[in-house]
Amino acid sequence: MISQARSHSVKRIADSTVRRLSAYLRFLEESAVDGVETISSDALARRGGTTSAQVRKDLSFFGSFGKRGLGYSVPELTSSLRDILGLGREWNVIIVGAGKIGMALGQYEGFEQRGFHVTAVYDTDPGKIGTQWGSILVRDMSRVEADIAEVTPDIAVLAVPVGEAQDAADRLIRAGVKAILNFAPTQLQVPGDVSVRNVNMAMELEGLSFILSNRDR
Amino acid sequence: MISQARSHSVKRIADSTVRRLSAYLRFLEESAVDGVETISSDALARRGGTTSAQVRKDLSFFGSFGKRGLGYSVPELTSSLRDILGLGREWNVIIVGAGKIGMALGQYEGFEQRGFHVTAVYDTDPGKIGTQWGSILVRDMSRVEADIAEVTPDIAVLAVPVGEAQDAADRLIRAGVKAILNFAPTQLQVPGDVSVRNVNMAMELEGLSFILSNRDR
DNA sequence: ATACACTTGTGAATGATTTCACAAGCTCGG
DNA sequence: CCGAGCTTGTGAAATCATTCACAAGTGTAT
Repeated sequence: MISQARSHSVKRIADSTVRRLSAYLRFLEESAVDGVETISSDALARRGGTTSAQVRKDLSFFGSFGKRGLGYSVPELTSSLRDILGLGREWNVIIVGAGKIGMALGQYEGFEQRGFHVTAVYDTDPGKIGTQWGSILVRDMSRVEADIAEVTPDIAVLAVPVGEAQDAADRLIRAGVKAILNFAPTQLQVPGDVSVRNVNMAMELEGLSFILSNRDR
Repeated sequence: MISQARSHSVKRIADSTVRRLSAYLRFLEESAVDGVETISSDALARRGGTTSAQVRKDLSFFGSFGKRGLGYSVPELTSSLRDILGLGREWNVIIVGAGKIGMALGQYEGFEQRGFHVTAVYDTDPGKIGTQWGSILVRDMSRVEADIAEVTPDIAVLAVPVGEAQDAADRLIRAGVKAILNFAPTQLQVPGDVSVRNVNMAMELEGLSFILSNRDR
């Protein structure tokens, strides 16, 4: 048994580490398709844009998964990483906001593939409620509390206009949601036991704008 | 004159700093709408989920913008931040990939509002080429090099399927693109003079999954 | 059975970022 | 004009993250 994920003590794991673990997992999955059986920290690093020491350090927080002289078994490390990232189960996800982004997300296959099951999409617009997009039915936002009381979703994806984002978040949190993926370009105010991740395209573009503006000084 | 953006020496500015500057700018714009004239680092911090010392340190890399005892002038700091972030001009953006995400992005008003002008959308699918979505016409990807030779876009947004992302990036880079906003869930391999920002929804969900799985140990 | 080439796991060192803490500057009221 | 009350700007300290460097395993070839 090489795998021993989570037997380690609980130092707080940095966000950057978790992101890299995701990246390693993706690359491992690609490698498995190509029939690779074993992979070194160096190969993993090159592909992920980091260093081999970083890869080994990241993994060392959770256990020891490799064989000296040889590297890591692709299927074993894949399985360990899934386990570490909590992907060993299905997560229920609701999407709030059936605009362009909400609907694009609802139909994105990548979610289901990784165990994120979209159980419902909500909107307040009567013109949208009841419409079907692929396999997804848009439900009335006024029902969201009642629905959540029955089956609490693990994660809520917020894809509403910026002006409605805080209100929507407050409702979801009051109803018991503990994790939000926020697409609205605003910093949500949430209690400490609620986790938020932001996806903010304007901010990313501004980051590029900054880099381009400051390239050469 | 309080504003003195960019007169400072050029320590490398951390990515995290730039993201926070974006957040401050957004909040300043909201405050201006509410008629606020002056704001303290503490108010800025509370709203942005950071500390007042962090706000002041972030700004101090670029100059000194406040008045002791009073805080920052909202319009002056807004203008300074715009300047720092390189938002004093229009940036030309092309979108590559006219799938759901590409089209949602193309129609997102937030881009134009902040000076990111979408000049073209490209796809390889003959069924999509020539179609019009709002004001945006989908063009033939095979023309992209010729178009770029005429007017180099400042930023390319990559919204193609993961299997095509690296090839598309290579083409764009060969044609002279120096900044890419990548929505494909893959780590692009690019030369050192090309800047890439990644937006990866699966990775964000996995980050939440990790947090939810490790909450209580 | 041994030597060799390779790769991990991890303390220690370095580097980067955040927080602390406080002098200095500004405004306002009297 | 002076003192009280705020708030900035910034070195120094503390914390956090990455890189270095190497002992300790592992597989392979002879």
